Amino acid sequence: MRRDIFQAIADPTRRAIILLIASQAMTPNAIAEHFNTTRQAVSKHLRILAECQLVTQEQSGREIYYQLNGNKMNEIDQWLEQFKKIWESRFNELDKVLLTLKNNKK
Amino acid sequence: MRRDIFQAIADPTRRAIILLIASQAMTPNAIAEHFNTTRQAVSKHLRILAECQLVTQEQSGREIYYQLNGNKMNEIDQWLEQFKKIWESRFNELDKVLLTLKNNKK
DNA sequence: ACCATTCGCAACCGATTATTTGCATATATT
DNA sequence: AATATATGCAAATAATCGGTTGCGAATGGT
Repeated sequence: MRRDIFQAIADPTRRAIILLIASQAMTPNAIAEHFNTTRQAVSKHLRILAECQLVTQEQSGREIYYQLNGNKMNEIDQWLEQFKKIWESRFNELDKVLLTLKNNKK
Repeated sequence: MRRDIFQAIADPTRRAIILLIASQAMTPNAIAEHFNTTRQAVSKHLRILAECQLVTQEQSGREIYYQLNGNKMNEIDQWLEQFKKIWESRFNELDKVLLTLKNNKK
């Protein structure tokens, strides 16, 4: 399965789950109580989040606590930085053009 | 169709298109030449990107130049910031616990 | 006027997704 | 030992997605 973090955060429920467990590790049942879906639906979302290593599991008796792997979120940051770099250099090109026009004026 | 920016960047081809036109506005044909897909496939991606206002069109004769709306990318940033805020406050809570333990030791 | 080019739109198809339902397993509680 | 709880796994289904094909409209070149 080609699952990456960008696909993981594409779903609004998964984004909500991420924000929810960012502050505190939670069990599937506890998470499901915050949404209008069944436990199984949440469980599947958690499996997807686990597949791309956004969450890790920690068993405690019969309960499984899901906690966020914050480092993984950096991958989004990295892509954004890549974009910003290109985006800003675009304005630099524009600056060059303006500079050329300015010089031609002289 | 409930299309948001997170769903837009979920597809790797669309992310590549974003990076491609970040530096320079391009026509669908020119964009398609960079990928192994047909023009129509690229056109569909562009339509999705346009639906969530990530790109704007500018017609010039029979050509349509697609240019990136960089401001829209901030929405990703905003969500990331929201997460980081929660994530870091989590460590602050941990700090409090550690501080309490420290004080109890005395 | 004629033809090539650029492009959007709609229909279709195969693959994937999200969700529900049902069942099995393991752990608590009584 | 019997029951309740927490969870994962598998099958079924409806929706969605990415891609292709075919078509028509608008524009530009000859």
